[in-house]
Amino acid sequence: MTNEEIAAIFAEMADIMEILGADPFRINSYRKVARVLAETTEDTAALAAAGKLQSLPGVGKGAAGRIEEILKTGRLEQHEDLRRRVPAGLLELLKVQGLGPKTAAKLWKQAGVTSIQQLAEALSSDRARLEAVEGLGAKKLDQIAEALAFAAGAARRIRLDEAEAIATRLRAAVEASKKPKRVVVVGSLRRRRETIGDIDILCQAGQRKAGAIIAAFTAADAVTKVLAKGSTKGSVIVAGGTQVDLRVVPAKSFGAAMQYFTGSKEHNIALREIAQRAKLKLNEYGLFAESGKQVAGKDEEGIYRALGLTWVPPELREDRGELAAAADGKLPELVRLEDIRGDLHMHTNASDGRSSLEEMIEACRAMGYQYMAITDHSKSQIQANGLDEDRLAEQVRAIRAAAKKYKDIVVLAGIEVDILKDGRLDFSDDVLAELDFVTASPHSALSQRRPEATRRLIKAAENPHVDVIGHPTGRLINRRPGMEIDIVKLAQAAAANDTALEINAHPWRLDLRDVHVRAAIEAGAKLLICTDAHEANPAGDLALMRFGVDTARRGWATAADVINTYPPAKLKKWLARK
DNA sequence: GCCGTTTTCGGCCCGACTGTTTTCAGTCG
Repeated sequence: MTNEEIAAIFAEMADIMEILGADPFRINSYRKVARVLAETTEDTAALAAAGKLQSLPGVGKGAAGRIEEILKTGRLEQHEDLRRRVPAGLLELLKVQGLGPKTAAKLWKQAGVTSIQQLAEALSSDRARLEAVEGLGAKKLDQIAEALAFAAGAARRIRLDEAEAIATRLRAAVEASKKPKRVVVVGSLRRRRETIGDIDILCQAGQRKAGAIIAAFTAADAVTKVLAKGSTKGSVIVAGGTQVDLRVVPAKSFGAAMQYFTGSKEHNIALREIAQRAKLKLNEYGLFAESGKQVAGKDEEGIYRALGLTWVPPELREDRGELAAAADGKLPELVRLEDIRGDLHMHTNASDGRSSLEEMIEACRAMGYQYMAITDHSKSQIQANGLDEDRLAEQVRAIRAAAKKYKDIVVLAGIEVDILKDGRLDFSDDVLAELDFVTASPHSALSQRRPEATRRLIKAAENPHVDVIGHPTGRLINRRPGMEIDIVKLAQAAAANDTALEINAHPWRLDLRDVHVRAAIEAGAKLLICTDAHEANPAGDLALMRFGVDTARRGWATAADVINTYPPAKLKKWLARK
């Protein structure tokens, strides 16, 4: 039973209890357990065995007992009881926008609707039955019908890079309109989450200009549908179905609005609880004393400061312990893009890259890097034109010859060697020993289960020639889940063998992901952030480095945790460690 | 059901929007 599966049980119990009208605070505590379990990288079974389940935030005696029952028997009596009390299809109704647990319960009890399909049928052929339900009128039913139609073609969460591209265009439209004082992207995009649901933009301007700014926003090229166009808020849908909201706020509230709209919701709730304990009230307009006097709100720093906290970088605002750390002044100094001194994962046209060796070197010099590694694919990667031993030897000679020409950049001869299904590598140790740098990555058999997958990667990490495990899970965001791994065990093995773990910066991958990064650091492992570039374009693949840094920051990584922030001499020493 | 810089009992974030309601309930973020 995985943490996610256990989390899903708690989340479903919360949904059912909500329909049944249970105590909202109790429901909330189940939701919190679900969230904490879904996010933790700890091995729940190990925690249970050690009697330490209650060390997880939000997990008390009751939840611990439930988790133990699930681990022991694979099921939870209370969960099954709850499921028997509501029709199975009813839970699906909760996914419809604008339709919540109260309405779902009334649809069931007063109109006999127990599934999305029945709801759709009644909407088209028997609206009178639905209008008889208390609290449902014609307008509300229209709204639900529209939500049902929209859900069919709804946009999933989009990747960070896709969201960034949309935000850049709309932001430009806002900036070009009435020259507002400030325009910032907020929401999960500012927190640099790996996927984005909708995009939020915040703009500072006076009442007088707000209307024109919002008009320019809703008239932007990318817009396909305008949802709202008021005096302080505009809301649109762009091609692809993603929603973008713009809010215009005055200077005195700008910091409070930034804080509020950056989220996460969980972070904001925890922050407002801190405010409440200090007899203050925090909302999107500012931080206020009981008298109503504004204490802070012009800028974010002021709000955190007034609450006795250091400013929290947006990437950390997920209610994962950042507020306790901010109260103690113990937030990490996060790694920055400027700290990165080289890229150690890239391909050339010798395998599946699009540029030559020389072009890649020139591009890395243009990036200002002090070192780089060429890491083409190994022979198993037939579809990627992977190198066999002879072609590799030839490439190593070419890299060594090219490297001599440059005094300003160190060019390492490397490989991205396949980690085979059983953890063996695609080249012998003798071949790997000839190279300056070895990334070992899984590319196939990515549906392995957690124990085998973890053993496989650990075996590769134990190989004395391997410097880093590349994109350890092999996931592709929105396309394939990749392998589920025990990150703590892998990171411990990596630390013990002086092998680093990669944060693959490609926005399709971001692998390791944020919670993995944090667990890896806590287990003592070192990281490398690399782009996996396939072209020699400083504004293209090589510039994807920023997404990897974002993910590292979300995992609480400092520059000291990341090998490719090292100066060249220190990197050289690291390469010679084994 | 959880939790503790007022607390082991009595709290538990805050506001906007919408529709239905004639003063508020439900949903959302």
